[in-house]
Amino acid sequence: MKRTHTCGTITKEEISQQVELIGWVQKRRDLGGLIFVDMRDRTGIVQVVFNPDFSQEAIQKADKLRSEFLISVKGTVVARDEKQVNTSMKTGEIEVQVNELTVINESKTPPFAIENQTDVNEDLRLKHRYLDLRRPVMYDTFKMRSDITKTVRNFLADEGFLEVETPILTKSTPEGARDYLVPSRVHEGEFYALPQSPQLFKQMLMVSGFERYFQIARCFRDEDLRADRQPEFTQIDMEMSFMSMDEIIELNERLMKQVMKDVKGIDVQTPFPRMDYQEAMARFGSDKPDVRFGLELQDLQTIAETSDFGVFKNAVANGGQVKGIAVKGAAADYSRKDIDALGEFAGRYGAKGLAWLKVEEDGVKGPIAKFFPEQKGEELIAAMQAEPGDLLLFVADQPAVVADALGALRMKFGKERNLIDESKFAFLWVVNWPLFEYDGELGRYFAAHHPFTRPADEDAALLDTDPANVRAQAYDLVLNGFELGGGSLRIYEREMQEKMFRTLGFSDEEAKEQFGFLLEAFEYGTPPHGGVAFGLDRLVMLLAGRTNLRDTIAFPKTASASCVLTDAPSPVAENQLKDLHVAVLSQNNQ
RNA sequence: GGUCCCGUGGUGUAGCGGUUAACAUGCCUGCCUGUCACGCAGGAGAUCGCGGGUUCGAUUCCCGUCGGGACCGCCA
Repeated sequence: MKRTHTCGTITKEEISQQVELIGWVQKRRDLGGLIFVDMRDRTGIVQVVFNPDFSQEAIQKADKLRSEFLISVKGTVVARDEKQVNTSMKTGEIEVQVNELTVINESKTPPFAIENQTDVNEDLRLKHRYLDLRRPVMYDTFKMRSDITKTVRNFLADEGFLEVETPILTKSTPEGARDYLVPSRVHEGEFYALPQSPQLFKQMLMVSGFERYFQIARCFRDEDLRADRQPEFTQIDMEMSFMSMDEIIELNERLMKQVMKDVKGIDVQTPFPRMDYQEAMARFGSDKPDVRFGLELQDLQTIAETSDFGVFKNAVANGGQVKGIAVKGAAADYSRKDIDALGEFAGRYGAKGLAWLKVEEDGVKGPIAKFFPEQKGEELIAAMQAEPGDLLLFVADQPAVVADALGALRMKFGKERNLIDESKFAFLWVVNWPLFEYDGELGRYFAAHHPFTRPADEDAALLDTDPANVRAQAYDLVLNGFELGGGSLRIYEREMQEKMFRTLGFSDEEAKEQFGFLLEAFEYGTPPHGGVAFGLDRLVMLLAGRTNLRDTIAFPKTASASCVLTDAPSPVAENQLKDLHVAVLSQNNQ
């Protein structure tokens, strides 16, 4: 099967040439004695013309053409008359006069039109994913994904990184996400886990002296899904020895700069800004702030303390916070009912209420305005950096609730009121993370990043006495409010790693059973090392301007983790289960 | 585990306690030599996701269930 050109790439240069094309019928316009067909391949669309003057036989065959038939044509490239030029088409200045048509394969009428602009339900698209992926916008996304990995591979190879594959069948570990398990046939009652990340293997490779490792690695986490979360996803995974945090960050900035240059043609400024975790939470109510717009959280502790408003005063007295956001010029746009809805929205994040005021020329108005008369009102307006016409929203609660609720409201307004410059790519490192989070319910500490993260040198002594205030040598890269990835320097001494496990509530026996191989490896001249992992799917999503991770994965899962194309997961034969020593407990007899 | 939204010809939507279930597009047939959202004329196509309940009567109201989506929890 041969073709001389591709559909989308024919130009005026080819005028009067004989060409052979292969493509799918995008559209047939039958004018009776004259038939136009738009032919599509992955490069684009070109109009071919059937006319009895060129070939009686070809136009007769063309009468039978329908959408998505695969055809090949031989013909002559000609310039269109000036009046017939289609300026909205890349190939709109030319067309192909067909003198030979071959139908390579017919097509049923597709369940939906193969067009960029589509409004069909996503499950129908997923059921016919092979057709959905024919849409040019989908092809472009996967082309971009491929371009990104190509740049990453080239860049890291040039930097002396070795691409190494790590196991997919591996060991289940405690903590972290739920594992996908694979029953062992050979070892009755035992299970492999699919990796949540190659974390321990890449550290082993550092022990091995590989110095610089990377992998485009598939990872699996059996947790509930979101628009930006899939059960299997891909990480750009790296680990390197003998490098400081600054050096690792600098290298990754150059990597991202190169990706942006190659894929988007954009020169991004390096170094990327860095922000402390505490500052991100305080100003933006998020550990992954979208810094493309303001609307920052304002701290009202001083005002709350001296306020007559019990809710504010008590919140601070009980160790909580009072913060607010001033939505510019929004006072007139939100009715009482709208604000009630905002309160409900804030409630999802644990806020017990959402106090509000509207700023007018002569002070604040609203249900709690009586607590902020004259001078107090002025102070509040000043603290909120507000002006007449603004809508003020306040949350008084524990710090985590204040941050979550106001952070979410900030993002909601950012989108709703078009405060975000969508053309911007705002990279940001979030640094100085806490090493631990305390779970009050379980009464124990959890690793904020993971248990292999190195504490800040100056905080190491606090591991025994005051874990909550130990900072980690960890860093997250944030792009436009999405966590692109994160990493850390690692612990490389057995003793410190054991201390870490103890702080996390592992007995020495448990630590040995789960991570003995790591502890042992650390006894053989382990180099200082650190690394990072980026979510490739999210990176593609952001660079391709999509809002949904499924559009960046060729064959994704639905929100309930099933594949509507293949119908996975599905029941298996009884003898398969028997081989695996597995029995299914039905819901009824559990 | 929880909250919310959606499910009606192939597709996208409208609709209503009693309808001939509407519209657009697609599909089929005929006409048409400069279309590109081609045009014109005609036609076919729907057990209103599934099960139960209320009712004289349910696509419509209620409950359940299945499927899809968004979010909270969860995601070291």
